[in-house]
Amino acid sequence: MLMASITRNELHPTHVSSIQNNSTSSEIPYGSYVLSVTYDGSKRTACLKMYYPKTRKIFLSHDNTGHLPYCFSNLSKEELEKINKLRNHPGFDHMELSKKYDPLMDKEVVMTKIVAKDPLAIGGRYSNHIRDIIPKAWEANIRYYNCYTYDQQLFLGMPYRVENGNLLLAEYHLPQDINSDMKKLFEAEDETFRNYIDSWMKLFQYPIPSIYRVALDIEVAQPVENRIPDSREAKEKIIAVSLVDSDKKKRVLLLKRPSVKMGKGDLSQVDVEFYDNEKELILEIFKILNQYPVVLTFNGDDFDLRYIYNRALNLGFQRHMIPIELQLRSTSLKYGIHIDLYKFFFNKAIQIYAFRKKYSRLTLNSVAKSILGIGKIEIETSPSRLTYVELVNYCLMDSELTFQLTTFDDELVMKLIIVLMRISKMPIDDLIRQGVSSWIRNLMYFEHRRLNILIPRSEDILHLKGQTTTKSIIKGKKFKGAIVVNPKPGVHFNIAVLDFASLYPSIIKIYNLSYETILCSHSECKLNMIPDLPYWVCNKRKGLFSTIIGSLRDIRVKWYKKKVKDYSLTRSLRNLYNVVQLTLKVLLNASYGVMGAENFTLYCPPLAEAVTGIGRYSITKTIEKANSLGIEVVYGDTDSIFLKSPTQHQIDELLSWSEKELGMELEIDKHYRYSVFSTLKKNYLGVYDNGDVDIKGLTGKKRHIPDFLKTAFMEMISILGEVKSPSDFERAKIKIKKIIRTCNDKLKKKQYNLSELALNIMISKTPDKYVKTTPQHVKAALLLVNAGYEIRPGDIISFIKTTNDLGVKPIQLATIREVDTNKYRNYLESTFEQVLDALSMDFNEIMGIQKLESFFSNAS
DNA sequence: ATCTATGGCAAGCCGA
DNA sequence: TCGGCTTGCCAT
Repeated sequence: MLMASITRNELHPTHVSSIQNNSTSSEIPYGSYVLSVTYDGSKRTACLKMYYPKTRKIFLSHDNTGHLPYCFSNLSKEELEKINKLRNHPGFDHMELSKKYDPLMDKEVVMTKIVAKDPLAIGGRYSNHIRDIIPKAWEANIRYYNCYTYDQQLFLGMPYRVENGNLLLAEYHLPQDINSDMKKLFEAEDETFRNYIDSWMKLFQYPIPSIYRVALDIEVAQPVENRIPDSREAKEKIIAVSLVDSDKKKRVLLLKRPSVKMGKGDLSQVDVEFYDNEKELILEIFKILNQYPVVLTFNGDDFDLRYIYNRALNLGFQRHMIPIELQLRSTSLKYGIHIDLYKFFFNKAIQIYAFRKKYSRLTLNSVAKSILGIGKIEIETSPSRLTYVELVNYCLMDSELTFQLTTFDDELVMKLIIVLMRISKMPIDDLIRQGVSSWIRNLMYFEHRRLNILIPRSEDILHLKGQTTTKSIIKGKKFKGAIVVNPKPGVHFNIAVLDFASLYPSIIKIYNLSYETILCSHSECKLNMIPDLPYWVCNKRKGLFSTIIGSLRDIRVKWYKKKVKDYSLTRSLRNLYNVVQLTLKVLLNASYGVMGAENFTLYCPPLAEAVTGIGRYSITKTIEKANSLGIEVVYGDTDSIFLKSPTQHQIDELLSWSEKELGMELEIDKHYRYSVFSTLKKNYLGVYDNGDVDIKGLTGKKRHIPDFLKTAFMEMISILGEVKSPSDFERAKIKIKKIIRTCNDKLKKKQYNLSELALNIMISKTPDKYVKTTPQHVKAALLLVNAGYEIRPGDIISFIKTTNDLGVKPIQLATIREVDTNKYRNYLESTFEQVLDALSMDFNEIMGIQKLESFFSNAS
């Protein structure tokens, strides 16, 4: 409905036509990429933002979404009667009957569509009327309309062209070699599956445009230090704005202030502009915001753009003059698109799967440092006290880093965003601000609509499929998860680690798992049981979820992952393939999780349970098989097993057994020269053949422990990396002893400074919200609050263990004299013991010998 | 108008 | 003093 109603004449850029000076045509040109669709619910209009790479402009189309209907499934005769009487209602236009497939019942249902004359009638008195006469049906489908691809199947992030006033997806054919690859790889699959493969490939292989964009950062006068300016009040002046764009143009706009000195330094790389008053400065910002299709910020939703908006209001601007729109939690632009990179990098799935947890703190500085390797300039005072030159450099650094976050690795982040748009069918604005569950929900809804399948309500799924039957090991969880094998403590040489290539998605594919196929309504299927669980799976119909996740998995594992390693391809092509591979990884890893999340609209507990259940079954069987082949399994977790000195033949046997018996691809993931296990699960260390060391779960690596411990621990690690054979251990052990001793010595002599001693723990709520207990970092945070600091959720509290009665003090308030050396010695002990144990070394013994030695050295 | 899941460890809090 | 519970961080 949305797209069909767009005609040539309606495609006019509205209030921004003046700034599109080089485009006289009002139609959307061939190859314009759809970046965003937003709906204004109250006005029943949609705003389409399309980007045309050639002119680097955005085209806006404000489109009437027309007569939004209500759809109800399976109304009774009486209800239909009542609706017929509605025909006299002034809001009523017409009624249509159509058919949809109900996946839960596996049958066709009749849909009743009621269309209102006046779109505004919906949500008003007319809708109340409908609710009154068909209360049951009212619940049916309202959620149906909240999706961005209503009715028309619009591909976000894809190029369109205009033909006869309609938007059409630009044609694109897969290259012949890819086509034949696909044919070869998937010839065993059925037609539906192959069709999915084909359409995914098209989505991923379409060209990805480079988007013209600017990064923006503002500085605000700061009368009180340690106090973050409030973007809601916007009381202080905006003193500087920095901009970095795709043309590498750097600009800094400065507010003239009488007391500020110019200062010294080189500014030849920057265009610096002075403004006599703030209003002019803000006008210039507005001009810029209307000039770029994409504006990047780091935390602009909450700060920069919000501040500019409110500041503008304070200075007497009218709302319609401001090219910014405030939402509750986000800030958008009237012309272009605002990407708040903070929100994107905040996304857990992105952090873990796309960036392998490279950054541990969510500040521009930390993210930039760990991803780009560049840090920010630290300033001692508030920006207000800087000279102009200092201010320019300081402010510019922020937007430069922000910009670079989207350019490193051949524009990895921008490409990631576009590929995600294409899979999830979501506009940028929402995509970067919402979590992975929304992405998957949207993707699933899109497929339902495309195939004319009724989107079920959560209540219906829950009612039909029921709750879980297994008990979790951890208290308070909903169902049983994965198996972790008890490790065999000690040092093991020659370890091969095998794992299943994306275990859970494989299970979803192979066992045909989907909310509609598990516990399906056919009695014949009840024999098709899932191992060790009281659930059966349909063998009459292919599950939608299963096909979608399965095809995505196969594409990633069988094609993209392989192509990334194909060095005959160009670097940029491999890079592109890597982007797709990463994107799929993010989605696939979340695919099982969402099914077990209450908030997910297709929440289906037995499904999630079946996935982990089959997972447990698979790894258990594999371990049994390994043992029967005479291989010793030293450890295993969820989808991996660690084998001690297996022969190539044994491995081959195991791999082919898995392929044949389980239908799953078991692979060699990595090989350790040796590994060190303690008695603890999820705690080990593995040394690769090249000497690199994998550290898993050990305390010495965790984010919150003091730096002095981390450094000492890493010293030990590098020594372990040098060990090549059992005989090397003796020398290594001596070196390790030395490390621990010197560390202890330095502790005693108080040679570490406060920042090396500080524990760094994130506070996840505001301090007053901790009611059940008051952990130490919260105690420290409260001291900070008393001292006038502002503490927000997500802040990292750095504190020292001290001898005062609280036991802690924040680093800002502590002195070296108060340090509780005993406590730190205990940390030293527990951190190292995890490894020492396995090396059959003893911490106290090391310390004991130390006493003797120092006795001798003192005596001599 | 949102926030994938469970398993496991260390440390500390706090009531019994 | 003990043990259950809370918190944060990590593995998969």
